[in-house]
Amino acid sequence: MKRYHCAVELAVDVIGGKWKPVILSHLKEGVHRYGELRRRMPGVSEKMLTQHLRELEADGLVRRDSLQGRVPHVEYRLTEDGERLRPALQALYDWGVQRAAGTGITFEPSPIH
Amino acid sequence: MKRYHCAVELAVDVIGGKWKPVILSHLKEGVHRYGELRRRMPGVSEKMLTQHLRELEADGLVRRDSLQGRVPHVEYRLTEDGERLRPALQALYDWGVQRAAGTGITFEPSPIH
DNA sequence: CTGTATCCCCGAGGATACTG
DNA sequence: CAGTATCCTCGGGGATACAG
Repeated sequence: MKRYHCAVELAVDVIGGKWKPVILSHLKEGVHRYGELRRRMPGVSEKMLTQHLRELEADGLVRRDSLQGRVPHVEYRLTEDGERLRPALQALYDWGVQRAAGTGITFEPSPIH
Repeated sequence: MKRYHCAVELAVDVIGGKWKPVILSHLKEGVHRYGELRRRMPGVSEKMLTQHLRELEADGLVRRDSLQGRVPHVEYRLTEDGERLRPALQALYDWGVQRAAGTGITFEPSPIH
C-alpha cells in the first residue's frame, strides 16, 4: 500500500490532475450529465474527461448512473466521500474568484454557477 | 492574458503541481527554512522543491527572505495572498486525514503538525 | 448522446553530481 | 546550509477519428 508523509500529499494524489478539481466542483453544484460537463469545460478533451471521471469513480468520489431509455443518458454525482470535499472545493473556488479579481482576470462564458 | 472558464481552473493553474499544496500547507504552520521543508518532504527532489518555491514566489503566494549571517539562512513564509489559501489547505488536509482513516492508510514519520 | 481507440508530444518530475 | 546544473524518463494530456 502506498504511504504518504502528509495528508495533503494523499489528497493531491487522489484529486490531483488538471481537471479533477474542476469536475468535482461542477458536480458539487448538482447532478450533471456527460454532455453538460463537456459544455461546462470546453478546455478538456473527451479523452481526459472520461478518463478523469473513471478515476474519480474508481476512487469512490463520483458515482455514475446509466439510465435506460431510448437515448443514452448518464448521470454523474458526488458520492458521500466526494461530498466531504465540498469545503475544500468551495475554498478553492472562493480563492480563485478573489485571485481573479485581484489580478484583473475575467472568466469566459459560460459563467459557472 | 490567460483566460479560464472557472475559478477552480485558475486555482489549479497556480497551486497545481505535485508538491505545491504540500509546501503551502507546511508553510501555513509557520515560517520554514529550506532544509526544514526538505526534511518534512522526503519524497520531493531538491530540484522540484526549489523550482516550486520559485514559482510560488513568482505567483506571490510565498515570500523568501535571505538572512545575512555566518551561514546561509533562508526563510520561507506565506504572503498575504498565500494566507488566503489557508481555508482551502486546511480543508484539503482534513479531507486527507479522514480519507486515510477510512481506507486504513497511515502516514510515515515525520508526523506532520 | 456517451463514449472508445490511437497516435503522439512535451514538459513535469526524478536522479545524480556539483558549488558558494 | 541552500541551493545549481544536467541529463533523462515517463506518462499526463491533447488531437483526431470512430462507434454503439
